[in-house]
Amino acid sequence: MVRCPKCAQVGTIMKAGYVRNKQRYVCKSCNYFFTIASSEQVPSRQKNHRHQTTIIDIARSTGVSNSTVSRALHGHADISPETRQAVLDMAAQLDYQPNQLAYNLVKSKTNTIGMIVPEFHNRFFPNVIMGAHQILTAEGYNLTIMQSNESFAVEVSNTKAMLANRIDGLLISLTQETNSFEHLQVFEKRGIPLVLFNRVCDDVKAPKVVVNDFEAAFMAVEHLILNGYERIAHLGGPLNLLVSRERLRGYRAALEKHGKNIEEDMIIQGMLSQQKARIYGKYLLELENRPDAIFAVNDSAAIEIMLMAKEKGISIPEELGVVGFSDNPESAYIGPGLTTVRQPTIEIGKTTAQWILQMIDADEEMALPQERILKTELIIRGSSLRSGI
Amino acid sequence: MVRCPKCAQVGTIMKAGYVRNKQRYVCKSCNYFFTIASSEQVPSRQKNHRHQTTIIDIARSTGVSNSTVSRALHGHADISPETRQAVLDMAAQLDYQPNQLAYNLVKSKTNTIGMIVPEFHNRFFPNVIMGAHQILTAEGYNLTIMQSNESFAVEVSNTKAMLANRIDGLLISLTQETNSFEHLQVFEKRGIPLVLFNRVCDDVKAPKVVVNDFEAAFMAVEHLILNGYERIAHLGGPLNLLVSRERLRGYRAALEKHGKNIEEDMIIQGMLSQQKARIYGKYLLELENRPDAIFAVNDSAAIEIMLMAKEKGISIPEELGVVGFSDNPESAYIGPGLTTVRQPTIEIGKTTAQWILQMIDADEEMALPQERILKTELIIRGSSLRSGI
DNA sequence: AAAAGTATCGGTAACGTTTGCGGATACGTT
DNA sequence: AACGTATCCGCAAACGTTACCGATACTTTT
Repeated sequence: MVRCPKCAQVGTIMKAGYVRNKQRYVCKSCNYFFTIASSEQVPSRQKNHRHQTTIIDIARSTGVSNSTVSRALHGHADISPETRQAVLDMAAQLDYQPNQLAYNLVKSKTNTIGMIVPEFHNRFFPNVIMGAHQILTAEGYNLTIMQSNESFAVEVSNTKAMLANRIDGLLISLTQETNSFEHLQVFEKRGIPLVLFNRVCDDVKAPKVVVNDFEAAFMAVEHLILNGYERIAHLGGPLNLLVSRERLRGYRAALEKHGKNIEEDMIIQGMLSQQKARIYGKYLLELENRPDAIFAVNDSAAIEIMLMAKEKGISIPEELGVVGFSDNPESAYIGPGLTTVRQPTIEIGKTTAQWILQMIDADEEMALPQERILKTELIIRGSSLRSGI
Repeated sequence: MVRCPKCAQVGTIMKAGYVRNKQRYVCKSCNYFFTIASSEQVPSRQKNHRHQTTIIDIARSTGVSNSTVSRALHGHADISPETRQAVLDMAAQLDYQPNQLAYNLVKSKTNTIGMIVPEFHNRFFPNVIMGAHQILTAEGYNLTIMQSNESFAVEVSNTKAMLANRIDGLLISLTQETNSFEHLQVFEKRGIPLVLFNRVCDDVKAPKVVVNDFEAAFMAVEHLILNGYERIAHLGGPLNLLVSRERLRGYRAALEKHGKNIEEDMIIQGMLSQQKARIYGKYLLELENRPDAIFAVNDSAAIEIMLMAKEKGISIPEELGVVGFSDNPESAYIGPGLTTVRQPTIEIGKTTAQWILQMIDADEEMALPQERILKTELIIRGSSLRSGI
C-alpha cells in the first residue's frame, strides 16, 4: 500500500498518468502529485495518432538513457564506440528521423534563412534566389521563401511569420508600396540579422546589396545620346523605391552633362505592371512632340513599347531608340535586340547570403551597416543603334 | 551562513547559477550541488543572449497564469473580456511574438508545405511555385522551397531535411537522375501527404499532376507532318523521366499514324543542359541525311538549334522546321517565332497545392492515389510554317 | 596504498507552448 | 439554508531535444 508523502494518508492514492516512463500518482485527499519508481510494466508508448520514433524509443530499446542516445547520434566523445554503434544500429532499425522542431526549440536556432521577394514574374528574383540558395545550402542552412506579391500588407504579415518561425536571418526586397518600416525595425531591435537587397530603403539600419543604378542609368542614357538621339523620355518606376530614384537621377545627370533640355512631361514614374506600361507607352508615343528615344525602367516595359511602336509603324531604332533594364532572356531574341542593362542577379543572391552568414557568425555587431554596390553591364543591341550615324 | 547538506561543512558554499529562478549552490569541499529556497531577490529573467518575450513574461506582468495568457491570446471562451483585454494590451506592450517552434512541437504540425524542384533556370518551376504559393498562403500555410539542382543526392538530403522539419506535406518534381525511390516511400510509410508533379514516377504510391505529354507531342509532330516536313528528328530528355518517355511515345505514334519511317539515329535522348543541346544539335544538323524538322523536348534546346541553324545558313522554316516545348518567354520574340507547347504552369502549381490540402484535411486515406492530367496548348508560330505549302 | 585522473553514462532542467482537469468563486434556484 | 450551475482561472503534463552536473568504475600517479 502506498502512503502519501505529504499528508501521510493511506488508501487515497490513485494513478495519474505516466511521467518519464514512471508511474505518477496523486493523493485524492491532499491532491498532492508524486512519482514512485516502481517495477510495474509501463504500457507501450502509443501516441493518439501515429508515433514517430524518438530518441526515447531508441533509449528504451537499447537500454541506455536519452542523453547517451543524443550524444551517440552526434558523435560525442563521451560515448564508447560499442554503445555508439548499438545506438546507431537501433536508430536505423527503428527508422529514426530527428525532430528538428525540438532541436530548434532547445537551441533557439533554426538554421533557416528567410527570404521575402515581391514577385516571381521576371527572371530577376528567381535568379537571386538561386544565388543565395547556393551559398546557404553549402553552409548547411535552409532557405524559406515568401512572396509579398507587391503588397505591403502581405509583406508585414510575412515578416511576422518569419519572426514567429524564429528564422536566423532575413533577406528582403521591398514591395512597391512599402513606405513604412516598423516591421523591419523590429529585426534590428531583436538583433536578428537582416539584409536588404535590390529594393532597399534608408530608414532601416541594415546592410544593403544593390547595383550601381545611378551609373547604369547614366551610361544607358549617355549611350542613347552618343547614338544621336535628342529627346529621350524616361519610363520609370515608383519613386518610393530607391532603385527608381537612382535610375531617374542617372537619367537626369546624363542629360545635364550633355547639355540636353530635361522635359518633365517626358518623365513618367509609376507602377511597373504590364498594363501600366502599355498606358504610359501609349501616352509617350502619342505625344505631340514625340520623343525619339525611351529609357525604360525594366525590359518588360521596354518590350511593351517596342511592340506598340511596331503597331504604330514607328521603326526601331531609326525613329525610336529603346533601352531597357535587367536583360530578360526574351530581350536577346526580340528583333531588333533590346539594348539593356544586365544585372548580376546570381551575384546579388550570393552576396546577400554571404553577408547574412557573416552577421550570424559575428555575435557582436562590430561592423556597422554598410552598402555593397555590384556592377552592372550595358548590353548593346540593335534597339539603340541608329543606322544613320 | 549556509551549511552543506552533505558534508555539513560551513564556509565552502558558493553560488552556482540559477535553476527555476532559485539560487543554486555548490559546496567547494565535497562538490555537492543543491538548491535553497531563499527569499533572495532573483535577478530578472535574462537569457544568456537576448530574451524574446514569452507567454510567461506576459503572465508575470499581468498577474495571471500562463494558461490564461495562452487562452486569452487565442480567444478561448473561458477567459473574461477584461482579463483578455489586459493580456492583449500587455502582449502589445511587451512586443510579444509567438514562438511557432514551441507551438509546432506541442501540436506536432507545422502548417508548412515543402516543395522540392530540380532547377530554377527555366520559367517552368518558378511559375509552378507561384501557383502553389497562391493557394497555400490563402489557406494559411507556409511554403518552404528546396532545390535539388538535378542531383539525386541533394534530393535525398532535401527529403530528409523536410522530414526532420516535420512539414505537413511535400510537393516534389524529381531530378533527371532519380531512379531509386526509397526516400519517397518513407512519406507513404509515415502517412505524410505527398504529391508528385511534372517529373513523376510510377514507383511511389502518391497522386501525380502532369500534363498530357503524349498528346502534346503527338500534336506537335503531327503539326510538322501536316506542314510538309518529311524526316522529323527528336531531341528528347533522359528516358528515366516519364515526361521524356511520354513525349517520345507521342512522337513515335504521330509518325506511325502518318506512315512515316522511324529512323532511330534521328532520335536522341539525353540530359537537358544547354551544352548537351548544342552537341546533340550539331550532330543532327551535320547528319549526312539531315532531318528537315526537329521536335525538341524543351524550348531552350529548340532555340539552341535555331541559332545553330542560322550559323550554318540553314533557313527556318524552309529548310528546317522546329518545334519546342514549354513556351518560354523568349520563344515568342525570337525570329521566326518558335512553335511550342504551352504548359499550364500556374495551374499545375495550384492543382498540386489543392490536392495536398485535401490530403491533409482527409485524415483517413479514403481516396486512392490518382493522376490529374492537365491540358496543354500548341502555340503555332513561324518556325514550323513552311512557306512552300 | 591512497589519491587523483579518465572514460562512460544517467538524471533532469530547460526551451515555450497547449490543454485536460479540477478548484474557486458567484449567482440563481429550490 | 442548502444545493446546483455557470464562469473564470490555475496546475502541471506533454511535445522531443540538448547540456550541465554528478556518479560510478577503472586506471594511473604519487
